[in-house]
Amino acid sequence: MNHQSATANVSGRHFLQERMMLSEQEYLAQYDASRYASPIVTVDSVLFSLWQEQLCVLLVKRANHPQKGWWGLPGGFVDMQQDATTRDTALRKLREKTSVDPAWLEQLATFSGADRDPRGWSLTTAWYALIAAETCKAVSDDVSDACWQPIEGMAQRTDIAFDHQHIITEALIRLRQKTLYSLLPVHCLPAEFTLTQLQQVTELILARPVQRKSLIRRFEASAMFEETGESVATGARRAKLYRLKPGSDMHNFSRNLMVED
Amino acid sequence: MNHQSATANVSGRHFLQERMMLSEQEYLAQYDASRYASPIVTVDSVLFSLWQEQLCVLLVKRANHPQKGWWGLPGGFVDMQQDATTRDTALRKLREKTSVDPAWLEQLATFSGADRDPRGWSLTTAWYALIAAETCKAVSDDVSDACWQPIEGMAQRTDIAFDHQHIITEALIRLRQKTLYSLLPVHCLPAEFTLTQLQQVTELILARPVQRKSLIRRFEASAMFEETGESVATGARRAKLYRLKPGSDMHNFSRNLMVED
DNA sequence: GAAATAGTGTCTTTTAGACAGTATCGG
DNA sequence: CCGATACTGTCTAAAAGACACTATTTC
Repeated sequence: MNHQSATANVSGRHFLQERMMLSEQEYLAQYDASRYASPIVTVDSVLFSLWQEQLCVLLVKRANHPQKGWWGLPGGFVDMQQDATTRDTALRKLREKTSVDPAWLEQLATFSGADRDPRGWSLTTAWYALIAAETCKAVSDDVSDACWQPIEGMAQRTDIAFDHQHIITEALIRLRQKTLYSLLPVHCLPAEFTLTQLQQVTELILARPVQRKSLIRRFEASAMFEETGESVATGARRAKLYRLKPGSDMHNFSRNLMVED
Repeated sequence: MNHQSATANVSGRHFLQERMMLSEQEYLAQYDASRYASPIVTVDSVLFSLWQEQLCVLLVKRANHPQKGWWGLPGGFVDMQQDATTRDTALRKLREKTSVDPAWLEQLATFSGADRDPRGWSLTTAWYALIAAETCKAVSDDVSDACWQPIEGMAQRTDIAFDHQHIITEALIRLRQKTLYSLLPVHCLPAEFTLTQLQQVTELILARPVQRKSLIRRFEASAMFEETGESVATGARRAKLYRLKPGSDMHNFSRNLMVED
């Protein structure tokens, strides 16, 4: 085997490599994602708030097909130009409806399947969020396509699009679970709030009374809040106002409030 | 206005409806999902088990681009023909590697973004699973592309594809959290197991000792298990064997084992 | 001062932590 | 009988439940 044939051999191998063993860069240069069939990808959010003394979610009357005219969760397609992640998609869609960012936004789960959307095999990454209803004027004031609808009776409704009823149920389960071991419900309240308000949201979320004393003990132990110095008169003795300490994370307790039924 | 013109009017309106106000059926008939650009959709699983006295995850040497030769999670594209949901995709991909279904499989979260896969804007629904390593022969016996790799040191590795290191970290956080308030670790054990084995998995997952007495109290309180009647000799006094009671769900305790650091 | 709402004190209950004590086995 | 592993008893500790009590405000 002379030098010439060895070189030929090497370049022959190199040629093979180009055909059968592409480099990473070559592979990526020729890759075209649009050649492959792929599910319909959307993002939906379950936005909770307190509205008219009730725990509500924000629903939107669907302006377009499919399921035009039905009530659905605020959401839509990922915009690969605008959105860095599906979290951005969720925030963008919520901002369109409320004109502000929610105080809390966390991923719930991804729901998928061939039957959940009549357009075909689809997948939605669902988020759940909390906001103080009074901070988003757009929703509460306008005669709009988006409005707060009570959680109570939600499971019996027949005018909810896709599997959004199921997603709302799962979001409520998650919100209730978190309420048992954190003070998450504060994010349904305005920036300054009283302990009584916190107790009320907590009771509305859990749909049962909670011991005020237990709540106060947790409130103090969390070290998440500070007095504003102000107080409000809600009938009799004035109630102290509290706010979130800047930069404090949600505290998780190591045991649940009340044992589940 | 005679009968003739009224009819013309109606069919004129109907024509308008076809152009501007499609019915749901008409809309669906003309809908073509493939016209819209959409993210790359995959499913990945973090399969945990006990192997050689260590908590391990199943990693697969990537046979194809991108990131060929790197270690990644078992997973892949959704097959819209075969898979009813992404759960089926996860199970199918795990079965290919282990030839059995995991004892536990639960959705972790969905990770998305423009940068996590070099092919473009992508989204993966990640699951985490538990299995007894001894039940899946294919993995442990063969010189295969899939093998158990210890969790310890995983965060320092530089040979893990995509954001799979991050996904593994999140899965471990979730597994540890669940271990604090349930007996989930039993699903890393064979169908019949001793309390000492359960204690060992629990300690490996949490990376710290647990009070055997606390574990036994929970074991009994859960009512999830029954004695097999058999026992095994592991050196000295024989240890009783237990199995999951058929049809029993995972019990969640209302407080955590040990307070987090 | 009565009524109402806000907030505190304190005893009980539940369940984990700690660890000493007993049981069963092989040698 | 010794050592080792499996299992139990029981006291302590932490935090929630229950509820009576005090404080502040309006009328």
